[in-house]
Amino acid sequence: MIHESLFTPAQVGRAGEDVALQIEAAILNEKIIPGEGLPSERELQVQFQTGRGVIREAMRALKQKGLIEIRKGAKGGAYVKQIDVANVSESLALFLKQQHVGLADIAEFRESIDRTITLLAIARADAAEKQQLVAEAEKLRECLEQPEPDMWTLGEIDRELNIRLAKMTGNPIFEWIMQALQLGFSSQDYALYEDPDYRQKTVENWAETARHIATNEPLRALSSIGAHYAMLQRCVEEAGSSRKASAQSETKQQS
Amino acid sequence: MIHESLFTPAQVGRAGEDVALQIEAAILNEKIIPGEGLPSERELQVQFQTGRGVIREAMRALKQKGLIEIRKGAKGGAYVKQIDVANVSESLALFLKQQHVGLADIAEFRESIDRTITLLAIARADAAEKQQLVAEAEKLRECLEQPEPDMWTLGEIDRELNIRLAKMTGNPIFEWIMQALQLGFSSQDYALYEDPDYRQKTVENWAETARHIATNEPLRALSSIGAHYAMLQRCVEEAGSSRKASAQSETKQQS
DNA sequence: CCCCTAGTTTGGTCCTACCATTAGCTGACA
DNA sequence: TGTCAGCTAATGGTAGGACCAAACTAGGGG
Repeated sequence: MIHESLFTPAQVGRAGEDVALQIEAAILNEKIIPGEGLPSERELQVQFQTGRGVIREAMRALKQKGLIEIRKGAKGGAYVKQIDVANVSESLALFLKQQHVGLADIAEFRESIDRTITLLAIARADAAEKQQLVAEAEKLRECLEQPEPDMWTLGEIDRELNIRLAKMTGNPIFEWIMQALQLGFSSQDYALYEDPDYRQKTVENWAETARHIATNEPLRALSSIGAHYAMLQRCVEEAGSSRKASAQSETKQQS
Repeated sequence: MIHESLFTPAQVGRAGEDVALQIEAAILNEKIIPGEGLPSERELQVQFQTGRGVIREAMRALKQKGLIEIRKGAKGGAYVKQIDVANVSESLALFLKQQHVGLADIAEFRESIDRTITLLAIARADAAEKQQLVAEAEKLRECLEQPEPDMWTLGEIDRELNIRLAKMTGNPIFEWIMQALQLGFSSQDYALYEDPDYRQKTVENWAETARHIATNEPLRALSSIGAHYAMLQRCVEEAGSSRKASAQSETKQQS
């Protein structure tokens, strides 16, 4: 539990900020460990010598940052938690939405990340992991050949394939970046999956890429990835010109 | 100004979340344009049929997300603003801090991004931009040769060089990612700059890389970058083994 | 021994009052 | 007439109290 003198009374004017900063510092310096919790709001109110509203606003800010989780009822209160990568993703997605980022720029960035990840995965992952990747890519193909291909399941497996490949680099940052990208642009991805031509080619491309990774052929793997993104670009251009104008304007409005 | 019926009364239980979500949706759908503002807290209190504390907590959350900025006094209130990339950076930095990410992983990621950016910059930037890059790298070298090299200025120019190079890709995402990385790991970067050997070699490496970019020699440029990160890795290893233990433990504690 | 109810803790909401800051206006003075 | 000090109103920031709802705890009854 928390020692009594961990926090000092808040200053006037920016009391809310002050409280939030003090608690945040305590968390980041590991004065408070993830898992167990802060005093109750009424107790903090006394420690900081401030009103309860100030404490509540600080808590809301910390919760928004992903630093704490709040539970109601007895034994409730604020509990320090591990920040989830979803917080970063949400922040990133919000930013990209408001900046009107085009799909082309996003695709280019994803392609560059994919290439790097693929090379690292080939160099570092062991044979078993590579075989698992091939197996999952095959599962994706089987899933498509079902009489009623479930769009959501397809997207989910595609997502898992990307994450699995990123994990194989051995560097967690790539996995996180990939998760952030997936979460941030899931809407666009799903929209593309509506196109049956894109579906078919993507699935086959995944199987091909996985095979080349498993057989340690980096150049062929990169070639597959390049083909995939070239195909994606064609689909985007087609969608932008031929599809109904409402979808286009909506994309413009939201991205 | 805001239409009267934009918001609907908040539900009980999670009124704060509800209010925040409604306003966030209004902002993202561009029902409210960046630059001009929401009604006052007391007005929103009426529109949402809720207490003022709820409104304030929602505002705090939106402010934390970077969606609004709050001004005091008459004509004050919440004004919608363009999300700054610094918000994403802060979120990312917080996450990486709590995950105990090692410098080696970060460096590897940065190296991969640097390579991609360099290739794109060589392919797309015009000669004038490349010449400016060379000039700025020269400025960095001059700055180092001063009798009293200002550490902060050096770091600042280094940062600007990275941003400038990222801009030259023509894809804003690379610029943002670079900014996020810079802001997120500035502390580690500055610590490395304390080493005079690292300083010297980094500055020379920048000049070399810029020259190769200006003369459109991608392979040589990549080679320079590779050399830089190999050198960085040596410095990190040395610092980890020979430097005083307190710095090491502090790094462990904070990263 | 198990289940169910009452009590206690704690976050969630509402309200009211007051303070601090700021923009805009008003009026006196040069 | 122009300018600037001072006043006023609008608005966010803080304080404190009261009550509700949810959730854990313990004690009593089956």
